[in-house]
Amino acid sequence: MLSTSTQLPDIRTDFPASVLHLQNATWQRQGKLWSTLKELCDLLRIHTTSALADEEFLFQHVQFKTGQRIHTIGQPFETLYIVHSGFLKTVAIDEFGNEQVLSFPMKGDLFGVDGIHSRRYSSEAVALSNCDLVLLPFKKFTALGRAHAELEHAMYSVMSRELVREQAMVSMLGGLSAEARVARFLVSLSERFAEMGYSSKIFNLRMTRHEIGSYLGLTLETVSRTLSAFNEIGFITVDQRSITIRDLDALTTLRRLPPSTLRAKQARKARAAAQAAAAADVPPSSESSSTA
Amino acid sequence: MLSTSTQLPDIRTDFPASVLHLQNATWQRQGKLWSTLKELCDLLRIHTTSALADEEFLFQHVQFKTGQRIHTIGQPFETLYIVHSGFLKTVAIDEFGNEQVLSFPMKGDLFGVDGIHSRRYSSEAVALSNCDLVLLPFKKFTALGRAHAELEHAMYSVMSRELVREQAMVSMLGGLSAEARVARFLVSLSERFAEMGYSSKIFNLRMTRHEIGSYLGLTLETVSRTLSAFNEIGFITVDQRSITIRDLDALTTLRRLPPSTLRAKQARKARAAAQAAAAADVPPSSESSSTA
DNA sequence: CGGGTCTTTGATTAGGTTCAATAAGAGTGG
DNA sequence: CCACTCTTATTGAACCTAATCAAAGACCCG
Repeated sequence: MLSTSTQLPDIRTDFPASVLHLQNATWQRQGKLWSTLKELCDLLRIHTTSALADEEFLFQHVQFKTGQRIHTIGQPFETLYIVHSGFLKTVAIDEFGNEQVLSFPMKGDLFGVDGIHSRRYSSEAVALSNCDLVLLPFKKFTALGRAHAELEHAMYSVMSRELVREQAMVSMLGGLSAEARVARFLVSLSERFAEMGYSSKIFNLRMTRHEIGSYLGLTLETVSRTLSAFNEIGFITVDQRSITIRDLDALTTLRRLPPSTLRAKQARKARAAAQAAAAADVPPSSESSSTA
Repeated sequence: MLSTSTQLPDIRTDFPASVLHLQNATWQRQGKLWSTLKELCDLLRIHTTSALADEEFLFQHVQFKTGQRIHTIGQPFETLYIVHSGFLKTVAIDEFGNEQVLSFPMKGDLFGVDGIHSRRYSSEAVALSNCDLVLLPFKKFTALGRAHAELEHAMYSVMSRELVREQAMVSMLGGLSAEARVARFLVSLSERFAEMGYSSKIFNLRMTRHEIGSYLGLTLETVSRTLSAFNEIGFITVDQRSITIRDLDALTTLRRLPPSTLRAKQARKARAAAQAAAAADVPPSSESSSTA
């Protein structure tokens, strides 16, 4: 339902390089072809001043069909990607072929950032639906930062946001039960859909149980069972890929099942110790006595 | 409780609050006080050209004692930190007080990056030993990037590196057994110590079992037991905080115990599907036919 | 319609957590 | 300097969550 606009008839594009197949004139019917800087910033949810409106440069779009690989691990890095429409997954593959889903980029998300450091992508990105992506060559990216100081900050900000997201992921994997993970996953999907202007209550999963499991550090069976359980309790209604959120609050509230005693104790201690040691430290701007 | 000599009423510098207590004269004996840009780059393992040698600006150092908090969650962000010496931990605390260790920064590591996005730190950093940190005010950071194009790239690179590290963390938490996690942890510590010029074979852990467990998504008991087990087998010798690596190779090789069939199958499938769909896609620079 | 993929559900097992008790250090104050 | 306390570490036993193994039903696409 979400990807209707991306539906493209029988256009055969078997061009090798992602950039190359753009040359084909027939592609131009589907999807957007160019975006202005302003449009790009809006997409990325960056607050811009009017100063950028005059920027002439246009950013090229590329279309990918379901299942196509946008980039692979080890491939030389030269561009970042921003999702204009569609759904993808990024996957890490360790030294012996074990896949791990790292994220599910969708509208407004940036990916490819992991390639900057080593000049090669360290993950692979695959389209889960037909996708329309904006190309953001890294050269352009840095040049823009230099040209517009406010943009530079925005770029660091976007990268920082990614980092925070990853940290949240680590927290989740490290501390939450299977149920809590699946619940959070559903909630965040719901929020994401809302942001994009779709229904936050009724939506279709674009990924398989297996992919969800990989993302959450669970097996596909556990994911399936947990969804069924939520269905039983009435938190959601689930039928294959279609999800209806029935009790968002319950899902949001669902915390670790295996919790409390030790964790709470430790938390208290740690704070006390830190405070004692840091006797004369930075006055915490907030949260000074939240250990009640 | 904060009533000690924290308040230095009249010293109004433009230094961040955390530096204030440094004004205390007794502190000035220990540690370096200022670093040049060149020194900073070396510390961060950034390859620089000579062009930077003339940069006059000096970066201030700050010392923290064991247990002191460098920054807390929610505190307004204004500076990044680079570890010159010492050991720290960064911790996330979720909505109900559960702590999760995110990293153990040590010499050459950058932290505080998570504050850029929301302009507030989203994690807290605590010194695990006496530390000497270089302050890198974010303003300076961006200004430097604008002044030296090569530095700008380096900065994106450092942030990208952090992101890759987090991704590796997610992979580990998502896919590895307790034994494998502890093994990898030891190996990476070993490597890290080697980089810093210490012994890679014999070292002391700077963190508690509990902190290791939190970092690895395990309980402190499991960490302790696993170390004991490694000790039994002869992979390491462990006595309290002191570790001796006896069979690095065994530790490095130790992969998931619960592996193979499903994962392998899935991996094959995924690749096949992707390749089929992407029939004529970007020619992978490497790994084109690694699925044998 | 048939083969392949994806999903659901059940039975069983095992890895890791939880609870509990002891020991070993580290710091403190009399 | 030693007793006392607090934190940290080790180890055991019972329990439980989630993984594994297995099988059948649902969906999709050619």
